[in-house]
Amino acid sequence: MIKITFPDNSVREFENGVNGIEIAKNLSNSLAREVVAVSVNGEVWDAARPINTDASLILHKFDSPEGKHAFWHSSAHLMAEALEALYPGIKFGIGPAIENGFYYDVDPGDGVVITEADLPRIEEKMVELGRKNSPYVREDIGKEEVLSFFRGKGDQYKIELIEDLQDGTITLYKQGNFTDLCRGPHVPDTGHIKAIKLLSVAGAYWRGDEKRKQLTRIYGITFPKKQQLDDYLVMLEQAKARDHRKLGKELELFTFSQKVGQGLPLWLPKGAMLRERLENFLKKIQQKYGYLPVITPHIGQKELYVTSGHYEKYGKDSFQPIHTPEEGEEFLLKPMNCPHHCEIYKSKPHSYKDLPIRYAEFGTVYRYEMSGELHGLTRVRGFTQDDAHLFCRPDQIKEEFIKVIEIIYTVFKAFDFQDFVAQVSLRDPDNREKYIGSDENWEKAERAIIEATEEKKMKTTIVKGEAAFYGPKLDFMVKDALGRKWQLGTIQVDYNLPERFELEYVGSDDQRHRPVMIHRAPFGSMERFVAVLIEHTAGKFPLWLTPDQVIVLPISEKYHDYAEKVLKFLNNCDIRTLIDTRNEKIGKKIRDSELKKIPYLLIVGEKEEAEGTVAVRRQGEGDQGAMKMEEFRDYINEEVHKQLEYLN
RNA sequence: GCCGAUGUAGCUCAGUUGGCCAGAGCAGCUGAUUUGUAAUCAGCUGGUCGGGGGUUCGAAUCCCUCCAUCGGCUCCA
Repeated sequence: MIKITFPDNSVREFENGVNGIEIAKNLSNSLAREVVAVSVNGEVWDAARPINTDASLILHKFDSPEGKHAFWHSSAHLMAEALEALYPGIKFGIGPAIENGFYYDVDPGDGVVITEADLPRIEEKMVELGRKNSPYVREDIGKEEVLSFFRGKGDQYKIELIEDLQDGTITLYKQGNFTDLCRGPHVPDTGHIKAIKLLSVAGAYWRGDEKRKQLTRIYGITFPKKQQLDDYLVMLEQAKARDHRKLGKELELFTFSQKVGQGLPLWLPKGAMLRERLENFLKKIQQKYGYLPVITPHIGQKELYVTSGHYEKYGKDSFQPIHTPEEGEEFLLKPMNCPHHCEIYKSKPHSYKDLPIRYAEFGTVYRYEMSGELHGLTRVRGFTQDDAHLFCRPDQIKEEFIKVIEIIYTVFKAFDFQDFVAQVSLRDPDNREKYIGSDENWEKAERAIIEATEEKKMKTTIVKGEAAFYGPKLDFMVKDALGRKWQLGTIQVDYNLPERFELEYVGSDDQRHRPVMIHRAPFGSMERFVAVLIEHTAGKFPLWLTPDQVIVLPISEKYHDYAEKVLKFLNNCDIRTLIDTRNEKIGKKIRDSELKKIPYLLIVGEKEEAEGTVAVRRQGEGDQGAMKMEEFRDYINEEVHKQLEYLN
């Protein structure tokens, strides 16, 4: 007998070799049907794997992360089985569970192409195989034996994977006619997988290496119940309706032109107004925090980027230099603002007493992004950073970091971004030669960042090896409507540029010292921020109210004078209005189609209203009741400035 | 850049065994209506069917090529 400890600390005895399903059955039959995996002493196992020692046990249903992982991983195997049945000789790469569903990378063989049109057929096969309730059987086998199995199949990808594994026993999982190299765990049998939807096919390089063969990646998602799948698909549809590319077009915020070029957004009037407001909002905050505005040109001499080191690193993968006709000069479109700002710093000597110096610029930069990578406003070739560079003493890093975090928090709070991830990126401790700057400085900077985040009580994920070559950084990521993560705010420490540009300040010791540079952008870029903002609010916030917000409508000729009074009053309140009098005596007749675009309608003279009041209707929402003119002014101001209040 | 898909009026889309002057709804314009907030009525305008080349008596439809968009991979100073 063995002792099993449950999450509530209760302990029960079972036969040696009992498995998770049997234990669940002991508790309830319905539970046993739903259990897809178990945690045994903290390790996730197959629910059907025998337990031979005393253990703590957690039963996982589909609704737990562990359960989903096992479920989707098993689904990947089921899809592989279906693929092998439909495409004899198909080779398999890897097929993991992902955040939403799973994929499998496959090589269908030369000349064979799997497209989205084939997905329904594969789905059907999966359903058919699923119905067989084939158990997922775990086997531990010696490495040589496994290798010979896959050699027999001719599956070079699996062979490569196995060869990289340590010697000893390797686990295989088998269900129906399909055997796969796999660590597990898996659901008990294929019958659990009832609702299946294959979503898309895409190319993916073997082992993520651009130089190696491109496999076909098939994405799918599955659920234990049909209803869950239907709900998921509805959710996907709704997310698509919030896509900033769709809303941006509908709301007339921005557009693209094939003639202008891909990845080069054109901001339409409403979009430009929105963007201006965002810029003013941030400028005000920055003023409070002691930033100084600067303006720099869109191009710079090649020499500038040779100095900064960017030419060497990115020169070939950038827009190529611009040549002047007579003097043979070479200029580059600026891919970042920092080198220009460094030269501003250098324009005069600095004392330690002057620091920190904070130069801010909404700087438009151009980067050559590979054509396949462009995406709406989130990934473009020309964009405007809400950039600033802080030049400070090493001992000021932490304090400056904290202040920038405060600014980013102010921005995120103003726009109600609560669901973000803050990632601290440090250098890879095993690979120090990749990074520039002394160990001492790195340690100081990394410590400063971590202390700053702790002081602000931030939840962060710390990732080693993700730092830029010139310094550690802190990034703020927000998800878009479809769950794709985008980096918005960023704060980066830089030891490289001060060195390369030989920036200096005179310290209290009368010696020359090197300042530390901090790059930061709370929005990230105006383009990306607007994109995420659109999706976050589903396009519904009043920052882009049209110039004409209100229509004033006298119910009859008798009220024309009254309507004119209302109009005058509103115009004095800086509320843009139109008047519709039907007979064009004092106003312009308004067509129905025009009318629909104006958010508010004020009806004056309805019989129940006394002099001085208006009946307010709001587009799409109906009656707001009767108000005095002053009340209406306050009402609309509150409405329009609901979010702008933050901005003022 | 790579793999796959897509590209018809401002927008959303019909239009496949190649065949008469290429269609609809919405938007726009004109007129009527005066009903007042999720679709009033009538008429009109609007398309090099992404660009170029080819096959054919004949191409939106088949082939080649380029461009752009979408889903991913890779990349992201």
